[in-house]
Amino acid sequence: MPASGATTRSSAKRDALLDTAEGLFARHGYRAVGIDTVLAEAGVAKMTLYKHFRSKEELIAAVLERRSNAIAAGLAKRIAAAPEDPGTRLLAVFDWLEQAVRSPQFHGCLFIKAASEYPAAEDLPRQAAEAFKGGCRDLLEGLCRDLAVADPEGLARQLQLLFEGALVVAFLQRTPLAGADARRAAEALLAWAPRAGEATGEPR
Amino acid sequence: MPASGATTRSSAKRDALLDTAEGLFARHGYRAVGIDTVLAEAGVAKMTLYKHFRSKEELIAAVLERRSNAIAAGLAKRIAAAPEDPGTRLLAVFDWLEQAVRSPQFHGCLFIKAASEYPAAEDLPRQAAEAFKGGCRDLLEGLCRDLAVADPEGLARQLQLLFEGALVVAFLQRTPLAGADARRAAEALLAWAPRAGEATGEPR
DNA sequence: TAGTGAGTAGACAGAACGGTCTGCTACCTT
DNA sequence: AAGGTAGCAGACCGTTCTGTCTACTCACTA
Repeated sequence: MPASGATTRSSAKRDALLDTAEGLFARHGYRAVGIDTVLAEAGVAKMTLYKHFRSKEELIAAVLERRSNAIAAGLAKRIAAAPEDPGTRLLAVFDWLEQAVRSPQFHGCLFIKAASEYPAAEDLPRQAAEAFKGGCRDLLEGLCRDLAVADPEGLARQLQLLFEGALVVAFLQRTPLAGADARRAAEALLAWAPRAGEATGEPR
Repeated sequence: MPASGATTRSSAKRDALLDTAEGLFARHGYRAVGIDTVLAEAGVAKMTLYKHFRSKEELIAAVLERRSNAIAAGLAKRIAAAPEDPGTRLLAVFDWLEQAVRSPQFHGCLFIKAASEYPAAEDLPRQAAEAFKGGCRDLLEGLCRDLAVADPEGLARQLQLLFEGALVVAFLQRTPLAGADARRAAEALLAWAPRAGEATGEPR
């Protein structure tokens, strides 16, 4: 065995499993895809799967965990590449969104679907989804705080509605238009949002 | 047999099946609930189910169809009860939304979940979901057209993002806050939207 | 009163499910 | 050369799934 000692992390087979599972789950759903299908497409033996994951639910959770990290990295990169202006940085999130829903690999949000299929509070996929979406809200909240608006938390929650809505509409209507629509709406909300210190209520 | 001659429409057992199925599907998901579970809770024999519906997928489609009609009726009633003012009538949709996600019976949007679990274009549940969400967009579009804005279709699409986003966030975050947030954001988009005849771009 | 249609219970088929187990190979390190 | 480890194939278990079938019971009505 090379370098690493942990038995569970970073194996070629494990990665193949995660890759294949992610693709199949994204296209067909979680419960619709059996373990045997994943194994056949990944070219991996059943015992190998159960050496790396205790159950199908744990495999799903691992897929979501990995995807969550990848998305966080992609978003962070895009934000870092944006100019200093806080408004532009915030809109970079929606640029990322637009590109994400336009990709041919996009088949709806893995996390929303996971929570739909495993809705109980004790289900691992639901917990992963909740954590991820909570992280998205926190990210938006942080960006909004740099924005000198009166109610950054409220604005962040509104922006998240656009974000999630675009994911759903792009999936359901099969139109990538939703990405651009969300961006424009986000600009509008930003423009309309009361600045800090201003009186609440209709700003001009 | 009383009055009606059709064998498929309006039977007490059929309604019991739809009621039970809707509740179970909403709480646990479609594939997670077997027909035997539905039958047991509804107190109906298996053959009766298959006399009314050709398959489980058709049962799901019938549930969605009925729910779609109920929602359309609820929305129409709320809009009809609103004052003449087009803006207020449009916001009535978000009033309905707020009340819907606050209800204890709310467990996420049945249609989004259906499309998640049966994502293929030929699947009946997905078709029902697409039709329903298309109808929602058309409804919003009609209301936006009464509004004398420059781009009613675009505004309607933006509002739908808020609508779907609120459904998702309310489900995932288990917070009814999303309803009120969506309504406030909708007001903002309305206020910000360029009026017909005005030059496009930043108003004022 | 005879017949018809809706509904029932429950057995059944056939497949797919998640998960376990045994034994085997191949490789790498000591 | 020995031993440990990762992975393999594939049989296997019990359960659950959708959907079919038979044989029976009501209630109503012509």
